[in-house]
Amino acid sequence: MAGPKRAADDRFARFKEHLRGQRLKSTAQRDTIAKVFLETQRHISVEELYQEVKQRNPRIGYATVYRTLKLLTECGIAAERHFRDGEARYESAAKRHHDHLICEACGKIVEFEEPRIEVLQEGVAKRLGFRSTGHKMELYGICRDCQKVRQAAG
Amino acid sequence: MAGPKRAADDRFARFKEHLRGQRLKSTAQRDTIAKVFLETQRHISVEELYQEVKQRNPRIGYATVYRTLKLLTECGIAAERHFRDGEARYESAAKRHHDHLICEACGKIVEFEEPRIEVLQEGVAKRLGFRSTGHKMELYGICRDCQKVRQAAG
DNA sequence: AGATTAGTTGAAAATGAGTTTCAAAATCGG
DNA sequence: CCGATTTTGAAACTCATTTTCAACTAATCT
Repeated sequence: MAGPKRAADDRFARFKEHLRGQRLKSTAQRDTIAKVFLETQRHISVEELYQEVKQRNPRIGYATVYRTLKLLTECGIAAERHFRDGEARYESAAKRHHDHLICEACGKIVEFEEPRIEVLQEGVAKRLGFRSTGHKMELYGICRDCQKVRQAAG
Repeated sequence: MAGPKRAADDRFARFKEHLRGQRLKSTAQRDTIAKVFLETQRHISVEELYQEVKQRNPRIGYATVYRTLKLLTECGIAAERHFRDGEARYESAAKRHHDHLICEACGKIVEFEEPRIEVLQEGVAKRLGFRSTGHKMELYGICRDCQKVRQAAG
């Protein structure tokens, strides 16, 4: 198996190349932040990433985490998302296009693909005279686990 | 014809009832803000509403506009929307369910309904074990007018 | 109508996510 | 190792929105 570890290594190398290509410097802080980001599978918030990064190097500041996430986004490794809670979350950009389904009770984020929706979205844009450039779609609901909890509590 | 004026009157009355029902007070400020909001058809931002309100009563403060929009939202007359530009916009909640298509060049906001998308969204939620509670969908693109401008400029 | 009570107002301060500033520190090409 | 250039962390700053608070006003009571 290729494994997620290998994939993370590849992307880390891509990050380093991006830095070199832009004549930016490789620093211990950037390396740490990028590695921690690449190890997580979650839709991680800046605060969460900052907390994890601090465990490896408590001297890294909040601003550096923001700056490095921006770099990771620029070179196509991270993708910024904005859900309802107001703070940006970052996910791996190495995935195929997908949208999100979010549990309003526990915050769980599930990814899904539904090409039939995409087709209809394109149709709507075209009908209204728009050249489509993208979309944002989030479904909200209560996940199976939280439905159970509610029943148990009720 | 019933006309949009009559509809606005009805909703204004509903607002006043809501205030009475909650033992809140009717004030000249609230009346002005509600009326200005009800007269506009746009997806209006707080800043825009504040500017229009100021023309009728320059002593009304920003905070009161925010507070009154919250009241209008609570009683189901206004609906809060968050598009990409970062500031909240409010639209009339009296409309049927719809989603938005937004021009990335000029900011124009077009409403649309596409029940076939809604059906597919419900299907996605159900398949993944969620009880659906809502969704957020925005399509982004370049509108016909802005496509022309680009051609002319290019 | 006047007094009382409780909600409301506007200005300014506070908040919270995110960005910028700046002096000190670190990187990297030579 | 030098030195030009970039980066860092802390603190200051944005920007949208919310909260605070003393003065004010609407609704209620007499």
